[in-house]
Amino acid sequence: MYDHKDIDKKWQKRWEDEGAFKAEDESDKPKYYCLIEFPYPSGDGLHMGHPRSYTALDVVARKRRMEGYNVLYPIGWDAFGLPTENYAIKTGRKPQDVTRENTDTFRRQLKSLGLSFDWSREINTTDPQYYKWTQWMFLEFFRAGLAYKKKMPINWCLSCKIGLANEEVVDGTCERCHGPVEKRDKEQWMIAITKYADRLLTDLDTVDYLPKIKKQQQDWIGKSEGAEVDFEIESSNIQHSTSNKLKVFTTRPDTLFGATYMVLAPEHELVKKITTEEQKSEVEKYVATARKKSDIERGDATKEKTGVFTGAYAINPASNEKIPIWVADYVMMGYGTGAIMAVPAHDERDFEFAKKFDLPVKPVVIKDQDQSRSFVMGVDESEIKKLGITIVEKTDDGFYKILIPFDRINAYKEFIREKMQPGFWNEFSTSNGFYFVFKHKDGRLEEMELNAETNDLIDKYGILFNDEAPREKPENVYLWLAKNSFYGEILIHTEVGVAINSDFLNGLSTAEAKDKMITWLEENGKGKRAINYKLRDWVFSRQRYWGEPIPLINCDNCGWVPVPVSDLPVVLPEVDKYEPTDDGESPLSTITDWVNTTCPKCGGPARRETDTMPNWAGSSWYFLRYTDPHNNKAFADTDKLKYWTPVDLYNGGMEHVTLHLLYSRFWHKFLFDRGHVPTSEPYARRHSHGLILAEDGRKMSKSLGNVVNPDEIIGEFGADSLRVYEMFIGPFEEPVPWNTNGLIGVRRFLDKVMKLVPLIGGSEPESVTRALHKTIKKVTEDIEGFRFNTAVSQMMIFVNEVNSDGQISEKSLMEFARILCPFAPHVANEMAFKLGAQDLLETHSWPKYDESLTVDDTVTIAVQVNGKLRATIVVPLNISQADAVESAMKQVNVAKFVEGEPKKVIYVKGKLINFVV
RNA sequence: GGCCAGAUGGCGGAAUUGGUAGACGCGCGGGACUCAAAAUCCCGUGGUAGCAAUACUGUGUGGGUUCGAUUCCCACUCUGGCCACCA
Repeated sequence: MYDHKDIDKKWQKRWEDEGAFKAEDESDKPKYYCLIEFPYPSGDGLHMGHPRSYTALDVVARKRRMEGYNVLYPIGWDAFGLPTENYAIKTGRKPQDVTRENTDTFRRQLKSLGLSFDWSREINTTDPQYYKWTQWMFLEFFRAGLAYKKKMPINWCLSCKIGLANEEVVDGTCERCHGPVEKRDKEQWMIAITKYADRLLTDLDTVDYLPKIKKQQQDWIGKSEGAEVDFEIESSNIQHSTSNKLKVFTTRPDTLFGATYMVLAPEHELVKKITTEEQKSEVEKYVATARKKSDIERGDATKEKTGVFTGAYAINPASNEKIPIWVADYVMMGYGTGAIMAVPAHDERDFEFAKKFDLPVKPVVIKDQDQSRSFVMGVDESEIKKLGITIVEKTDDGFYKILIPFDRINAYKEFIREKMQPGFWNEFSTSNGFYFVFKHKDGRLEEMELNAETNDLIDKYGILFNDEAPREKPENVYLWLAKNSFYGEILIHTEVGVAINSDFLNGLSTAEAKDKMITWLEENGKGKRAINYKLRDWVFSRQRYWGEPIPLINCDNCGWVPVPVSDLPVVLPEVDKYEPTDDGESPLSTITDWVNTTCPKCGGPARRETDTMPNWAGSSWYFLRYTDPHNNKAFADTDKLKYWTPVDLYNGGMEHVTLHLLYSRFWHKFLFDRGHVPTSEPYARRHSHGLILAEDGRKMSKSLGNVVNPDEIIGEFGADSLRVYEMFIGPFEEPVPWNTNGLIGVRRFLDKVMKLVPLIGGSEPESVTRALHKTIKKVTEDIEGFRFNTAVSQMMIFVNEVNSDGQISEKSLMEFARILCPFAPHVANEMAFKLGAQDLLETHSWPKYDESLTVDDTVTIAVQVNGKLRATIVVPLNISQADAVESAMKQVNVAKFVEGEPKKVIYVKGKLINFVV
């Protein structure tokens, strides 16, 4: 048992005294910038998730240093934010003081883990010397015209009387009081991130992110291509004029002839303008109700559609038909134009709505006539499954290929007969039979169309609808079934096909029809090609205290005027009460002597903006500040930025992959366009870690009482036990439950490591040498691949090997200490010290391995008979096939099963021999 | 509802250009040391049968391809995560 308390302290002191982890600004070495998402210093202190990410990158950083890189592995605090502010409201303490205490705790805890952060570069987003530059960057957005003010609906808690962030709305209620939340319009500062949507998407090709991370970014940006179409409006309430157009976005302009009504989102500005007198009260009632619904309620796609007719009509620009305009909350104001053309024949939501309100459904696309699956019948997936039929193929356009074992076809004949009844077919069907594919035993496929009248198939196979044996019995029967039906209601959810009922588009494929329609719209001035993104502009205002003040001044004469750079930072003034005011303004608005100021431009009386920034602001650029944290002339020196950026490796949680990562990339691209940073992407490589769950498999949380405290673990088992355990616990990207027993196992391993010291001698068995080289190789490769768990496992194997052999050379043990060092730096240094090392292990170089020593000179070969393992033989590495086979045949248990000459022998060098008999 | 990821002993997990399933760790059982316990060390440990050699069986379910499938293909079930009426 080593004394972790002494050892931890001893080496942490030496690292600090020797400045072992200081990154050099001027260096001939290649640079490596290694970054973890800086923590939010919450009052609860460090939780078990932090060390997982930090240790992993610490392992990489320490390895890189030993490999000769100049490594920057910095740390700081993302300290603005709601929890601290809420705590301040509750206790009446200053957020500044609370933050200082929390960061002190975090710093102490992180230091106790022996992480190789460069503490001299510590930053804090709430430091005025830091947020001075956040404010400066905001003004850059403002000057570039990307920051603008707009009325936005915000979440408003009726009982707390405050605006809530989306994250604070839980199940449609206020997170704090569980009271009702509604939408309220409020003027907000916005930043036009959508201007960068396309670049944020295409530049993903230039970075090395995990595929799932890229995917989430793409989905969040949500690009779709289509057309914007203008519809003329006719209403008894408004004058018909060219200015009264209803603009919609659609990805399917080819279905324009099928648009039989229009829908506006309840918040749409045209609702008031076009609603007729007769419909007015009903529409107003509906809009008011919709407003009270939370996003969650509205977003529930399973609930029944609701809506109200406005009394107004639009003219379908293609067909010139007069179609009704409705208001319904299934249309969202935030996407596209907040209005849609409804094509009920080809959109499920529109269809559902049309069914309920008895609106016309006009099919304009049918299946491609050239495909033999062109019949239409009413079968759906659940019906097929109920019969226990296997679906072997499902097409995008609603067809199922099913498999029926031939000898069971009678069981399904009733089903098939029913589906073949005349009367199913309709004018769009060109074929009134089924399309079978028979698969014969020899693999040959035979296709046949079964006609209800001719019953060719019955003729040919006899048994199909009676019980006689077939002349030639096929193995399986495949049958194409279509999900959609024309009987009852007309409905086709055909994704793509051929246009019908569409005048000049008739006969064109969907892709051709789209193009032709867009051209037609453009030629006739009725619309244009358009691209839409799900991504919305960034709501940048918070009516809160604990954030960076937005550095703008409102002057009656000059409008919004930036605070001059010389007056930055605009420091957060101290207030007595941190609650937002009754009207939802920031607490800052009550400090009149701060709010009232003079206009920097005209000198007249003016008022400061009292909104603050979201805490995504400070975290959007923090990695730039690390390159030059104490600069007071610029956010960072250009040369230093050139040397250090981009970040070579960035790790964080999946929960930040959409917002933070996207905001940060956008922010960086903007700075790049303004010439402030040398690269257009901030992070060259992005990885993510999985959560550490509680022992019960649930999330660790204070309210569940299942939190494990890192201080206690470090106190009892030492920093290295926690570090190695968190690396060993499971695959780095997966969530894994905490298990204190597992940690004890790791501690035993470290004790065993310390016990290797007395085993040193001048020589060692070859098995130890080979184990060492295998271990160096595996650990080297596993660190690069983020497979920390198997790297630790390999080191355990090595230690077990040395223990059982009882001897190791001093040189070998020293090499082992070096590869252990990134994982367990205290133990590794202590061991090296005991072996006589004067320097810190961190100054040593990363060991190399000899490839020839990573393989043994004998191999164990599996001997199988018909694929079943019957014996194993140990043979020299380079044994010939003939010798190996001969040796295998000699095995009693093999000979027993082979009996005579095998039909075939499969030999995989160094792996196995399989006798086929 | 969509997308993504996953399903392997009592538990965390290992192994995939298809080639000895269960590495490593935990737990458990047995033994040594001890007056005793803890710690430590040694042996065993997927299931069934057998004293054993060994046989059969086994990677969510059903099928397929293959000499051979945890790995590839098809269908399904379940779990986790993210998004959610995106026109």
